[in-house]
Amino acid sequence: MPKVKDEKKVTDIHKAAMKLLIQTGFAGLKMADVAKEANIATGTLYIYYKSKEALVNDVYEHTRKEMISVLLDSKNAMSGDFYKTFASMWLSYFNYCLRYPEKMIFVEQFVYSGLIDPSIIHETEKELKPLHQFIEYGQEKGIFKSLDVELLKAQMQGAIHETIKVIHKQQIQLTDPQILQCLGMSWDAMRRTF
Amino acid sequence: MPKVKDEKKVTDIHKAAMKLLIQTGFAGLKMADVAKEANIATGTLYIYYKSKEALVNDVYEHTRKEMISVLLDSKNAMSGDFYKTFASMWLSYFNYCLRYPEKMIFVEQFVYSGLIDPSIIHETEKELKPLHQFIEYGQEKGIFKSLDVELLKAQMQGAIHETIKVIHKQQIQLTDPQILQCLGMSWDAMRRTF
DNA sequence: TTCGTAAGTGAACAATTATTCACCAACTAT
DNA sequence: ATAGTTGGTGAATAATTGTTCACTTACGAA
Repeated sequence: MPKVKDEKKVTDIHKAAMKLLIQTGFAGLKMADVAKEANIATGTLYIYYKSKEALVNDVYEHTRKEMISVLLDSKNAMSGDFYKTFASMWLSYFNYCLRYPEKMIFVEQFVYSGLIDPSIIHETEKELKPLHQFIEYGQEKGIFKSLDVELLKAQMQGAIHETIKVIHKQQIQLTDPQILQCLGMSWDAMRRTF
Repeated sequence: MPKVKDEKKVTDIHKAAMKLLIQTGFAGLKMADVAKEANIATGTLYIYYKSKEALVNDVYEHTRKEMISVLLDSKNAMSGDFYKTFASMWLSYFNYCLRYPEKMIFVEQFVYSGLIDPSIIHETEKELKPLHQFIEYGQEKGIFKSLDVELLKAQMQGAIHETIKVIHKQQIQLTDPQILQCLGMSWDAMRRTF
């Protein structure tokens, strides 16, 4: 048997590519730079990936799945009280984005880059169905405002992402009470008013 | 006197560059493609701009100024009632983004691209001071929640941008009442609760 | 009408960068 | 031990693409 592929390298490559991707975007990404950042030779990249495109798609796919499972796992772990479930989802997603802002920024940019395979868009929608249903459930219960679920989702997700980006850009340090206030804003935005 | 530069060409170039920029980002933008999209020769671009970088920076600078003035002009036009002023600003910004989603998407991506001159970031902050003060005024009056103004701004701007992006991506057609409901969500998010 | 000037052109050139490849190194089964 | 197989290397190659330039065209002043 031969020398065997090193799984750690895949992680290193992902990390390196992500770091550079958010600085430069797909077209600005240089394979030589990825290799240098991951401490391997340029040619080695082509043992793990057929092309630059394949590399970036794998990074995207991997990150996308991770983000979706962060969102849904905390929903499944929690049951009973509607607000608690909402808060649990919101917080785990927010904290994940706070810990890995590069990942969030990368995924967000990639989604609107036009490089994405339409089948992946469809796949994402299917995987986010539970979130969609959760929001609809909140509407049926009269807790959330009645309007297109996409608009409610956009309100929540947009606010979270932009908040993380501001924090990341301006190097702000958030306290726990501040995080809860942000959660409160999302909740107030979506909550039905009388 | 010689043949004279055509002002319309500058607009054409901006339009073309913007369209391609949001598809590809700075590094993916090809001067030949911009020229083709603007129906001019590649070389002509270099009569109007010294380099690709200069072109993109001009597009950014132009668009940034336009967006800021949309935001602030409607604020200045309105006076008196706090909510009305807020609604007026919110609506004119939202409608502008709705009409020119490419511009909004481009500016948003460019801000986080790392290509931007730090002095421009500083300039933008200075120009957005009135908005900042408006929000602080709302806080002093006890209308808005008391937390870091950046977080309130992020909440509003993030939600607007994400909403526009969803609409643009999914080709949703918004009715006026739906737009007002989105405004309502921003207002509820920022409003102090008792 | 003619001349001078600057815009406009697009093929050629120069730089940049993805990908390949001839070679080396590590590992394992025999 | 060693032969055979696959990972790993980085300089060489092939593409791609920003920029230039020799030339043409349009315009306005004289």
